[in-house]
Amino acid sequence: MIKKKRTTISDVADYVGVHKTTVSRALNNPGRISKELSVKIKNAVIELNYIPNQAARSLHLDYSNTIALLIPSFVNMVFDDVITGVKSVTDKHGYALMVGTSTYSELGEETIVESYIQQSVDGIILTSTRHTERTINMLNSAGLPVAEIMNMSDAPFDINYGVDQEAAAADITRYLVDKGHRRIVFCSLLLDSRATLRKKGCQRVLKEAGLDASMSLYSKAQASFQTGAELLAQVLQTWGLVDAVFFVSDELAAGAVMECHRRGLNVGKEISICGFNDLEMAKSIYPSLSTVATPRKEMGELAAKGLVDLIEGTEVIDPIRTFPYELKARDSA
Amino acid sequence: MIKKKRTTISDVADYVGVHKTTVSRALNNPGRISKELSVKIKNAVIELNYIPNQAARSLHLDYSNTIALLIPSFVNMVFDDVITGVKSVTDKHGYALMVGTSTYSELGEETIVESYIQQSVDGIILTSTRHTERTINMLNSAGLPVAEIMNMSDAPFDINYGVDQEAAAADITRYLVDKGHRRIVFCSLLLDSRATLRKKGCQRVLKEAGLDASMSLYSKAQASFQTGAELLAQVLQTWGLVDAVFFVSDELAAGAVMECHRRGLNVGKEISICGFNDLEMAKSIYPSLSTVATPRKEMGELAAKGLVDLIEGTEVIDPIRTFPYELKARDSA
DNA sequence: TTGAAAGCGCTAACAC
DNA sequence: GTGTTAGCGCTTTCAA
Repeated sequence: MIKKKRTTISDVADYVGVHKTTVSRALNNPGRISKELSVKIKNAVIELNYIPNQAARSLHLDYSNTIALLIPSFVNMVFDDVITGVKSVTDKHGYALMVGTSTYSELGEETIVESYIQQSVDGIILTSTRHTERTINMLNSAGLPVAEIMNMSDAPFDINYGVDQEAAAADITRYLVDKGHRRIVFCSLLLDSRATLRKKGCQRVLKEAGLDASMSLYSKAQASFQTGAELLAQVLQTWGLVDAVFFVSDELAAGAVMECHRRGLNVGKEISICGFNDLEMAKSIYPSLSTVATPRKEMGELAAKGLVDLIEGTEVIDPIRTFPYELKARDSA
Repeated sequence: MIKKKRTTISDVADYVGVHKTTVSRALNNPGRISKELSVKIKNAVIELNYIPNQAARSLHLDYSNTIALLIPSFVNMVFDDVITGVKSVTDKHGYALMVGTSTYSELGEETIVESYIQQSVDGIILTSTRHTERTINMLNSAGLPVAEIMNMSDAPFDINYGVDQEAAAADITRYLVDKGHRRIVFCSLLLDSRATLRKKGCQRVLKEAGLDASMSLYSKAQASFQTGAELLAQVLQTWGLVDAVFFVSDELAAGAVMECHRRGLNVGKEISICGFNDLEMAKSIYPSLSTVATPRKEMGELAAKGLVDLIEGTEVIDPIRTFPYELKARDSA
């Protein structure tokens, strides 16, 4: 591929017969340019397909009007709402949004954080609170505001909006216990920080109730209906018909519900299933899924807004804040 | 937020007591630097948390080692596979991946394409084949390779890998007709280019079979279980118990299946439902969903690989190619 | 093996 | 209202 040279501001200037400064002003500061020249320049820009070189721009300006959002994976519907929330705010305030994935690894996060800092993003939103030492160092010395969302962090950066994952898991477990369930299984994917906290909350309540807290199962696969179905099959095979299964995510729970259909098990009567996150489909599957709703969109919005404020020099009130969750008692449990 | 100044290559040079040229070389071209100096410099880089400024770098080099992928929306599982495929290739070849959304609008696409060109990305993958004139102009004069995937384009750029959407929809409709279904409804979201083609394929087959091709319903909402459930309710209300419903996406179809459960309708016997795309959950819901599988991951991989080749000056064989789809006959229809 | 100088494209400070 | 100049941080000749 032969690289055609891009049109530069000088090309436009030459074409119109003015100095490049004038072109720059016509584009960024049109007040100070004569009407007719301004029009001439703008026509030339269109005619020559001039697109400013952002690298040159941010090199000079020392900002890029870009906010970065780092999520563990695109293949996880939980983060859809976060993206939606963040994007609505960045759009509104004229920031470009860059979304990247850590592939659920602290080293993956490190790589992307480095790449974001290299690109001079103005702020970063992380959806994890566990980082490598180098990630922390880079972020601290990069001189840009950092927000962490989803969980509460032990050592937050500038902004931290999270949900008490352990308490939420405890609450839904207690809901199961109060319903009279005794043999309750905890099912998870490989334990990331959030899953670990949920497990802790679940097991604490089980122990407090004098129940067996040792029934738990993990899958190395990714969050999917299929994985949920497989986990349910494994539960039944291992412990027989238990009273209830708490899955750390709605995809898994939904897949388990489907597997129950397949086996002719009446979900909500013969066996109770609950999930976590309250994804869109949770209320729509049959039977509807009991789960815990977390304000992911709001956390995304507020984190983005907070970063914009910090970038633009405004103070952020309450930058470290625990957000409420809501138990959604539906038909599956 | 007071912006701390980032460590620059000159800071590192001063710290070690050499010229910045030497630092640059130690980092990018270590062969030409004495061993001990090299070590000293690398230690200083770590100590000072030096992260190269990508803007300055690409300003000089005129490339950024970045490939951009544009999808309509993050809230659509169809593109998860595309992202996965693209990312595996960009990772492998040392390119950063930027993912952005057009929010299903040609103007949205235009905005993001402009922003990508501004950022000097080295190549762009589009998941749509309809663009504004300005988008086309910008891409043509930007001097970077462009790939379009998912559909076949009438006027492709450098690479185009797609599935014949119309033929695929025709095939699954024919499958329904051959099963003996007579009253078949087409349900879609607002018609983007792919939905339009699928509708065409569906209606063509219905007409050829002498059936009523006028039963179709559209929702302005987004692809979701909920929307699918609502559409099914509307279908039943409008036409009573029809024989089959073809949804343009699996999310909708899955939501419709759930709504049937809710109403005590036996899916696959009393009413047939099919979807499109073969999302992961299609085979896992109950009853399993009949649908059409498209090689989205493969198209993403090959498009990314093709761009890398073009960027690096290798030829791409067969850059315009129609990919096969596969009818997945399962239990829902 | 290392240093000096030039320049990538852009904008802001300073002339006129 | 418009042009001149300098410099953002980096890499790459060219010289030493």
